[in-house]
Amino acid sequence: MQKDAYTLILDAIDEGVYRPGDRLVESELAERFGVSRTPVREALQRLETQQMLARDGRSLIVASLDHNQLAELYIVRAELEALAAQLAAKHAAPEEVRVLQNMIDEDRGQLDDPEALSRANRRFHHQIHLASHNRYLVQQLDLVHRSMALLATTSLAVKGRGEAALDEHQAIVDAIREGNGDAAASALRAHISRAFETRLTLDAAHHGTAGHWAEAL
Amino acid sequence: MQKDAYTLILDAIDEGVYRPGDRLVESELAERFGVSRTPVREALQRLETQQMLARDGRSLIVASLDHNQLAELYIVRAELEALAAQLAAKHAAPEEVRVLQNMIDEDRGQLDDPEALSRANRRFHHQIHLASHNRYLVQQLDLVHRSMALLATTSLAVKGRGEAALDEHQAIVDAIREGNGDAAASALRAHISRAFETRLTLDAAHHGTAGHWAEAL
DNA sequence: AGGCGTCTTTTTGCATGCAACCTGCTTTCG
DNA sequence: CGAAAGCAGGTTGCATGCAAAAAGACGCCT
Repeated sequence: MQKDAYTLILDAIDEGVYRPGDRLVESELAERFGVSRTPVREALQRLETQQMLARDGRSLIVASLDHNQLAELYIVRAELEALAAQLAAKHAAPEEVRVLQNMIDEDRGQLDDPEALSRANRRFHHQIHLASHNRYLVQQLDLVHRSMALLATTSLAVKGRGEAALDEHQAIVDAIREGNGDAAASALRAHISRAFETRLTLDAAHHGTAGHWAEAL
Repeated sequence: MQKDAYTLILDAIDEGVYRPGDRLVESELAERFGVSRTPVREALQRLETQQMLARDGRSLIVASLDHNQLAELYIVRAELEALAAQLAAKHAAPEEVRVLQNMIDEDRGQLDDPEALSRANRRFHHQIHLASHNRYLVQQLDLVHRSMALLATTSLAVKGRGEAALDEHQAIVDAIREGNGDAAASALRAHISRAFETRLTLDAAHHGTAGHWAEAL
């Protein structure tokens, strides 16, 4: 069985086929994926409820994040990720901690590949979410990370950021291993804060250069 | 224009027409609301992505919360509401604070009507969310409150809980008015904690008595 | 030449039909 | 008598057709 329309569209957005601000036409998507309009429609509506798509008049466009939305998103993300770390410190099984550690060790081998590093980073954070053993938290953080996927660039491409991020990941895992919830939470908070700072720097540098920003009209 | 299928189904669940565990059949809903299966289908899928509905094999049933899920939900809720209070203390306009105060004052007049009190309670919390001026937070808290709507009973029906809740609301608004974010956050955390405790007591009392619990199979 | 109105075209929203599938039951064979 | 296979009813998933609405293009009038 091949992937369903929902996943196909989501992947297309992830891969940058459709960029923030682009209009999504049902019949076009249907033809591209070789299905009828019905499953496409359903997928689009699901994505709309997850705020991946926004309405512009009657039609749907890929949502985009302006500066304010980005700031708001990072606030929520920091809080939820910190909570996840705190809970993980309490509830993670030793095996889960080892998996996290292995991820970090392996990631050190691909510091020169920002794309791979970005995927590895997502996996790492997702693993922490799971270690919280709280499915609502996992779900909410999933939503947050989805919205972040609307950002075209990864901040891990910035020189030196990869190494720093891995060190921060290590600090988080250490705190979780020791069962120190508060330390884990603040380590994660600091990590998100650095990531946010890096992104802001990145955006400031690209200003006027890149065209994919698709500001809100 | 009349309400769309999505709202109709959501209201039906809210009003208890469909209870946790009930199976939702497309054709049945379509007939009930006088529309075709297509909009019903779309609505169902949207509700599924919001975890209001769960899949049981091929068909959809109204989601239900077991004890663990309830506990997990309250943890996330406490954290997000506390964050909302903290942000509200920083960003709320004086007008917003006055609206909150008015709500409390008016609510004191309907302490004898648990139903009305419950609705008022939702409005109050929603107003705090809005006062945070963070739309992601508003969105996430919306989801949390939706899931809580799956609980049949309101804990505000417990004798004395209404008064206590209003006093707690007052403490929250006071902290927000003073711009004391930490106080607001911990006041809200305490409020949620009490609400959770009350609910647990309530559920313990009903155990074996009520049939609407629809435990996970 | 510019603005306004109308007509055409595109696109969405909904209804319905059809095929695949799952469920539960009956029937038949070991 | 039990188990397995097949049959029937019901339900979901997808495709397509049609109507209504919006967007765009064109021409007309000022």
